[in-house]
Amino acid sequence: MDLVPKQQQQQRSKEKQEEEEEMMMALAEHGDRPQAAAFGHGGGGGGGRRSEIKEVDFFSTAGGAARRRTDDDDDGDREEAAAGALARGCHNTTVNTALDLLTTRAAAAAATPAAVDGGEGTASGRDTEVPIVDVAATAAVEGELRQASEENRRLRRMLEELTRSYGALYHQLIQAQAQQQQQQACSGGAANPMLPAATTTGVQFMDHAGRVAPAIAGEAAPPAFSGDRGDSDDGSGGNGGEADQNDGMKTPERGENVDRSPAAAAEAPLRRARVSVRARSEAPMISDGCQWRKYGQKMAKGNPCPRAYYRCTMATGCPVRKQVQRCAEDKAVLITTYEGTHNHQLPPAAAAMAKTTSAAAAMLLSGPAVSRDVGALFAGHHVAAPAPLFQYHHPYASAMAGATLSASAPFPTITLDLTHAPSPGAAAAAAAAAGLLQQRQLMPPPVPTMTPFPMYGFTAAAGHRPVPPPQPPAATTLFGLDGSNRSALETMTAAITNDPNFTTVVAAALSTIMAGGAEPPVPRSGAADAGDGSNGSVGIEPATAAAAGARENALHALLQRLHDSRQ
DNA sequence: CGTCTTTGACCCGCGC
DNA sequence: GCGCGGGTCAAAGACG
Repeated sequence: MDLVPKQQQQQRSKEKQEEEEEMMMALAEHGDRPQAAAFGHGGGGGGGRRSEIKEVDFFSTAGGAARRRTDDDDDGDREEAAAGALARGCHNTTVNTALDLLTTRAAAAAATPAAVDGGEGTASGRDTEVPIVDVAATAAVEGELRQASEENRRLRRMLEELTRSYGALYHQLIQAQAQQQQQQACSGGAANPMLPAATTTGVQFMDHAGRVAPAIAGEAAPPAFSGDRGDSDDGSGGNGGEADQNDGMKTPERGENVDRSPAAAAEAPLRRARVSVRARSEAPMISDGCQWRKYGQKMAKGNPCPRAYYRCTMATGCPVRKQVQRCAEDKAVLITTYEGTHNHQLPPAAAAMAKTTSAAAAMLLSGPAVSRDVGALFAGHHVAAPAPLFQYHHPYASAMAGATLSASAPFPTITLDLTHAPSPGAAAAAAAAAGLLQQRQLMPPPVPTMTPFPMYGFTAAAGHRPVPPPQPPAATTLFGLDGSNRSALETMTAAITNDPNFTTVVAAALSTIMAGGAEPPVPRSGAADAGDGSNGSVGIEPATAAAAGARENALHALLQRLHDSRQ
């Protein structure tokens, strides 16, 4: 209805891009930067107050960077990554533009030529560097190495601990299932209230009240972003027609045409799943590459900061909405909650964000602990998060660097917390991420009823493809992960590459897994460690950038090696 | 003039 | 049934 023509938007955005680049340079060292991509303005098309809105872009570049690396083996996403590169005016196919790795590595090469041999060669580079420095420098390096080994040991311990907890939880789950089956056998099939849905249909979502939420007839849109759905989303195809039935912004609870068929009932809660992103930002809104129009604002109870409601205006009738609110406890933290699925193609920057949230939604929609009841089963053992959230170590949630699932929210909600400092939380998350990979090697195959197979919801979110039947865990690809889980991995990588320290820690954890306890091949640069405690996603200092680039290279080399070893 | 934000009113679900 | 809170609508105003 009020959609601004796309060409006009692009032209407008191009003009702004130049202005913003200056601002980006100024803000870069804080990790906060306005949207640089051509679609990045919140508030949409032409309003006069747009210029007042300052957004922080956590996703377009970082996510793109993550993809650029992880997609080397991933045909499915290569086009999108390439499109992102083109959109950013970058034609280099080997470097991470978001992290300025071209300049980063060039700077590293200029500073210490021997230290840059590409990929995992940074360790050897260090070796060649040592003989030419003085004794003090050697001692410093030795100290760093000791520190690194110490941290490596710590990580290993954490990893083992996570492995044990996961095993214990898994064992409890199996026991609970066995009990349920016994009870069913005894009572002639009466369902165990503890595991009502997940054990009968694989995964079935229950909403906040524990009931199956109503559905919109014919509306097949899943809850997550659908950034990588270009294969089927042609605007009119895909869910275009179906999603249009959701026009008028009728929410399911408000909507007419309620379809209460079992199939619709099973799908309905998926639609209401939400992905919440917590990010530290002074900007009033994070830039995710989409265009949004504010349609409401409310004072939420228990929070002095108002909650703003936005809807996507990139296409008519796009049902996606988001809420933006500052955290009551920490007003520097911006909480953005997404709901719905775009019924249009997304620009690369938005697709990056979409991937992130899709992966998060995939986590929410897959895995054993989806139902709040199953979550409650876990809650007694792994509660670590403050109420009302309970946080447990869902394998993929662990990989999401602080992702939490909310059982008390009105809708199934996954929270991606990007506010955590690199350590020790990041180290724990990194160890957990490593734990994910290790678990998949060590843990027995899950029982079919609880298998985290790709759910129809997410699959549909990824492009409304035909719904594949549940697949056994043996159907694995990259890292032994299926498509949705691979998205989770990409998200993990995005989170990792946002922080050089995090990268190092994860690389160390990964190397530990692969080498069976060997020292990590990733050197810990004192300069980077000491000087880059902040978000190092963009615009970092040359020395730090060099270290970050080297670390990212090392990480990806590790990932590659792991990939190869899995094949 | 077109588009956006603001803001009070309204609708709906839920708990008591 | 009533009140509360979340979410949305839509008229009015602001802005370029």
